[in-house]
Amino acid sequence: MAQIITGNSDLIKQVNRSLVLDLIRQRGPISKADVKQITGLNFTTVTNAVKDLISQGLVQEIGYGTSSGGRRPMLLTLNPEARYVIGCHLQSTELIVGLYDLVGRLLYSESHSKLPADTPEMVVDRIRTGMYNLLAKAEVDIKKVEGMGVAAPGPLDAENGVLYTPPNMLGWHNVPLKQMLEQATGVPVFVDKDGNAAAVGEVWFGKGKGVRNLIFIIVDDGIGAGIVVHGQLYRGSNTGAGEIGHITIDLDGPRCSCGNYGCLEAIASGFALVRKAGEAIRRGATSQLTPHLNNITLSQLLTAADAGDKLACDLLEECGRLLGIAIANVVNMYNPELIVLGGKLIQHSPLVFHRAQELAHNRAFSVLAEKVRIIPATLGDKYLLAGAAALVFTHLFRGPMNDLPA
Amino acid sequence: MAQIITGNSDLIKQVNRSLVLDLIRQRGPISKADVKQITGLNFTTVTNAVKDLISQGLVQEIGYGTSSGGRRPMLLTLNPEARYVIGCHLQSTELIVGLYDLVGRLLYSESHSKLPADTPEMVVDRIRTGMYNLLAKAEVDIKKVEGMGVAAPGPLDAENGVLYTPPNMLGWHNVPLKQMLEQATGVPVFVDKDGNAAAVGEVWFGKGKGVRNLIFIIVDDGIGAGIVVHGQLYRGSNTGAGEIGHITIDLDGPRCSCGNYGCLEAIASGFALVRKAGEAIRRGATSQLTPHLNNITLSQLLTAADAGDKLACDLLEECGRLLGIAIANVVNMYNPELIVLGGKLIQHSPLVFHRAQELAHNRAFSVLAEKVRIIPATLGDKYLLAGAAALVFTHLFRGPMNDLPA
DNA sequence: GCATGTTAATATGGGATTTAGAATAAGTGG
DNA sequence: CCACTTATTCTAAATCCCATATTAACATGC
Repeated sequence: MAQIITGNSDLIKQVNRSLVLDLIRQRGPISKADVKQITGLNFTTVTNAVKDLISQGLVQEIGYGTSSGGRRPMLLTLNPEARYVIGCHLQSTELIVGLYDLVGRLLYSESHSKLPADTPEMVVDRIRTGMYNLLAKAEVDIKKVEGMGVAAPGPLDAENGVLYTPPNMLGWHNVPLKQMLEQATGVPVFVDKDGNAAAVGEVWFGKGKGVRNLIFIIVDDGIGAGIVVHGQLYRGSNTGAGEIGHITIDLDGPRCSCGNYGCLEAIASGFALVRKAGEAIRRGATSQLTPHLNNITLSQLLTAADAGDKLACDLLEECGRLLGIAIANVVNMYNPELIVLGGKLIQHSPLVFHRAQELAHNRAFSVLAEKVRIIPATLGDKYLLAGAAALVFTHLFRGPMNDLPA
Repeated sequence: MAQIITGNSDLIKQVNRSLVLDLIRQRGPISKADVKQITGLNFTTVTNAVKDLISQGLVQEIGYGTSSGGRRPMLLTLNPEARYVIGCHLQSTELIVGLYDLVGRLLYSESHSKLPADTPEMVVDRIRTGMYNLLAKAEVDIKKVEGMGVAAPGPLDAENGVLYTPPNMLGWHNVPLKQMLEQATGVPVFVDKDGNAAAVGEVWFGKGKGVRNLIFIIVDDGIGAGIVVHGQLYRGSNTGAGEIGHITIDLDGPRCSCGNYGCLEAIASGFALVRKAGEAIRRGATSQLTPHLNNITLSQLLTAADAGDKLACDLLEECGRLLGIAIANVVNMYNPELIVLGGKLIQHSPLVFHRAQELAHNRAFSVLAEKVRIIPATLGDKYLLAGAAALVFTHLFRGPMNDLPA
């Protein structure tokens, strides 16, 4: 039994406070009368809850609304400046820190270059100074920072915020990032893998609002996913759910870095495309990538495709096809309402997206395929930074009973 | 927002009552003092809750325990005869009805033959009379029946208890089974697909006790699964989660009944094995199945394998291998703590199970493969009947906050 | 401009439940 | 027989919600 929650007046209070707070957050300017109407709570209860929330600074009265035949209602909204949230997107070569207000607006962000050889201590220090820079710029007191969310490359232990062996970070093994950052900054830190952050971000700020079953698939150098079921982030038993890069699509496919054969990541990821391009050229294919044969990059490949390079286009199309089949598998297993695709390959190549979408719809079990929507990520290039921030919002707004996005 | 739960004294009461009830259920004979200790509730609260539960007949005092240095504790248990539950396993050719007491013991069961051409009305009537037979035999008043759980073949709508188009049931389309049965019997009915029932049964009565993330895979004529995540049954957006029979394993595989190519069900199900056996014999393979060429059954194939028939053994081994690869995919996507395999192929062929187990462990992403346990079903041949009953137990024992199996 | 009705918000008293702490009951061990 | 421990019951106080009455502010029609 994870955590026994007993019923007492405190629980009631928490339940109702968070219910009211979340309603004010979601339904924008709203009167107490409407809150009473929607929740079914007694007016006195609503009044007391709102009084509490106002005294905590979370909610503010913004003036009277229009009358509908009687006394004008006092409208309530979230106070955007009541609390702030730090988002942090950690990659092997870049580090972005952003400051969000309570309604999820990005106020400032800073990008720091990062070398694979940088130590955890150096990175933590850079995040700390980045955070203080942002706070200074926005003139925000650190006391108003509700927490920091970190989107990091997996595999990791989300509960304890420990990075196991992030790719391309030399010497990083079992780094207790959460603990280090909390010590360095003094604010609560929530670490999760990038796929999960992206999923939560989409549910919180994007087209996933109100969606209870959603999967976010990141197609980048590698392939990973974040999964939301029953309106909550699903991490599996060891933060390993969503390793869709390593599902077998092709029984006789090439060997993958994980040791198996025919994994999705081995045939449809950014890395795989680059490898395939090199192989094709060596086999004699003509392509504008030929001069770069020994160090083709994904960006070059995408650029070549934009310019109509046949090899690049074929590779992307095939990538989309394989992705589509994998997505069909995901649909058959999870029967989600929404699948969101993100990552460099999706963002820069409509071809990949459309092919994947088409094949997923064709190949998934028809009843399920009809219902699922498959869309590209809606939060632009900072989707992982927003997702990192959303990790904190989830904790801030969740009560014992209201089931919230992720 | 699905259902707004507000906090009031009634919620408190429900939370604590169900917490105490569930504790008594799980920890067997237990004293109020221990309940207080474990839950952290006040003694008065525990006393009142227990008083309520006793007056409802759900809990009974069974005498004093041994002293540990002070007054002897009065021990509490569930009253097995307080309520009863009907389980019903519906298949195209057979119908089993069983009567379970509150602690999950099967008191009586009846098997009825069923023809594919039987109408829903006939089946409902047979279930009704079956139920009354059982109640008469056990001398149980129908008022004590908490509900009926039905494990049925998918696809179906579990919420409304509607069977869409169950295989091999002629003329069954959108049958509102829940509604029909509730009208016929007067007790609450919970319909779910067989995979889900099996999963819940395993969590409730089998090796899945206390497991929060589990997947039950049924390998029979077809292949399906039931999924438990966060300790709750996961049905997906349209009761379609767990259609693992239709995930693509082999890009260039044979056509499946669903219209795609290389689905697991098309290459590793009972139906597929029978088809493959016929094909192999026609191609000239020698086998003791040859005389039955035009109507080979799965049982014959399994018997042949037991007798050492090379073709049958090879087919089963290949089946296990393919299953193992599919299971590895499931592990990579769900990262469950436990995978349970059931169904005719698993129950009758250790070869299939062991091969599948081995390959799944070899092919899944290593971090996840190390943690997952893969075991055969533990509830014998009535696992689906038990699962059907468990569907009701879930409703009976779940409170607003205690997260229970399924 | 005033009476009437409507909507929003506040104030008051009552009820349900938990909690804390004292009191009681029933043991153990020396 | 006494000191100590454990289990249980009893009583009073606290907290929170709810129902109802009341006040406040506005719209509308005459």
